[in-house]
Amino acid sequence: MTRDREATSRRILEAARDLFAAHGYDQVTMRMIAAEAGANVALVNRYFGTKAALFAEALATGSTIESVIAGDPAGLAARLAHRLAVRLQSGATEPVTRMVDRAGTSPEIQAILRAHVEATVVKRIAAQLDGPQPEQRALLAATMILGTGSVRRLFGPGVIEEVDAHQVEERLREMFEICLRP
Amino acid sequence: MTRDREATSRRILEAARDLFAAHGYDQVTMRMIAAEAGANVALVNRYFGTKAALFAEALATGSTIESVIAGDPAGLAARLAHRLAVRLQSGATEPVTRMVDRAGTSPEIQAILRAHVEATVVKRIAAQLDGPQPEQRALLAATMILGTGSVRRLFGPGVIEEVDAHQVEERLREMFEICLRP
DNA sequence: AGAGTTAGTAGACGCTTGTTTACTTGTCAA
DNA sequence: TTGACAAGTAAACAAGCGTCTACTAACTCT
Repeated sequence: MTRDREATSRRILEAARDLFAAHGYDQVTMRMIAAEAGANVALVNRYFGTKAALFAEALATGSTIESVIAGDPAGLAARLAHRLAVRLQSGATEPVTRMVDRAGTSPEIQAILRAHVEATVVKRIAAQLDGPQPEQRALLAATMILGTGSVRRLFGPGVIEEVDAHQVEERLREMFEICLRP
Repeated sequence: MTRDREATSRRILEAARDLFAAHGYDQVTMRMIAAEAGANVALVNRYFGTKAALFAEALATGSTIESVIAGDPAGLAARLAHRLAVRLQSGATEPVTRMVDRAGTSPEIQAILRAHVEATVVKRIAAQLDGPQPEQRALLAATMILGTGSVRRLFGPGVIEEVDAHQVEERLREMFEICLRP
């Protein structure tokens, strides 16, 4: 057994991210995380403090939605629509997105989540928009993004047939155009 | 103390509905429900079996979304948009809707929830639609409905200023038109 | 009026949770 | 080589959970 604090805490963080994404905050126990990381339970608390703090750190590990939002504002609606269509069709989404979908209902977790969504989605989309009240329109876009997550969580991936995926994507794109336009 | 089984079990069911709506499935305990209803904890189990069964029954108590969906198909998008705009603006929504928003992440509860959303929202909207693949379009509408719930849960009611409410409503209506049209 | 049924109660059971404490063991500098 | 510090471990802690059992008391029917 090599004793490497950095490697161990990284394994713990990755295990937490994957498990939170797969099962949701409430369903994952500290012991599950420790087992998945091949570490002792006490280390999880030692390195990350509390379960909620660990959740917050796991949430902060690289999300790629930012790269979808960044880029030419003119193509923003199309990029978001594509992302959501893929999300509805296949199960292959990034862990952080699934974490948001499946996060728990406790006030503490809600606050962590709200801060994350506000900073990485709403603010960034709003920054791309011209015209009055960009935050309000960004919030409508967030409605669709979060709604896709809910539908996926409830009905599972593959709820949309592969054949119709591009049709759905086109519809989503038009909806995004409407909620983002000045 | 009057001994009235029917009245007591109704108080329990109402207490469960209100508490689940306010705090979410995981955050509500059987003891909280019993206290709110002014009944003994053992009665909750005796009358409803398990916590999950109680949740399912509470979910089944009258939802008014059905009345919003029912009616002239031509005005469906407008009615849904109005409902969602009100939901984003004020905190006054029906308990059942908030229950769906705040439900937990356990597989059992997810299944209960999925069945409810499918039966009361997706199927009913789909039944109003002409053209091919009505379920797919109804699912997109469900995306917006559930997304509104997520945004409201995260950012709280009143996230949309009263002044802009009708503007948001108009935008939502157009989005519904797009996802519902053949 | 008394027996039987049933609503309501108190308390405990068994289990799981997040977290902490006291201890052991490996690693590296002096 | 040895001593100190840090990484890792085992076990327990206290609290909370859903659920169940044994009991009390009120209402109903004959």
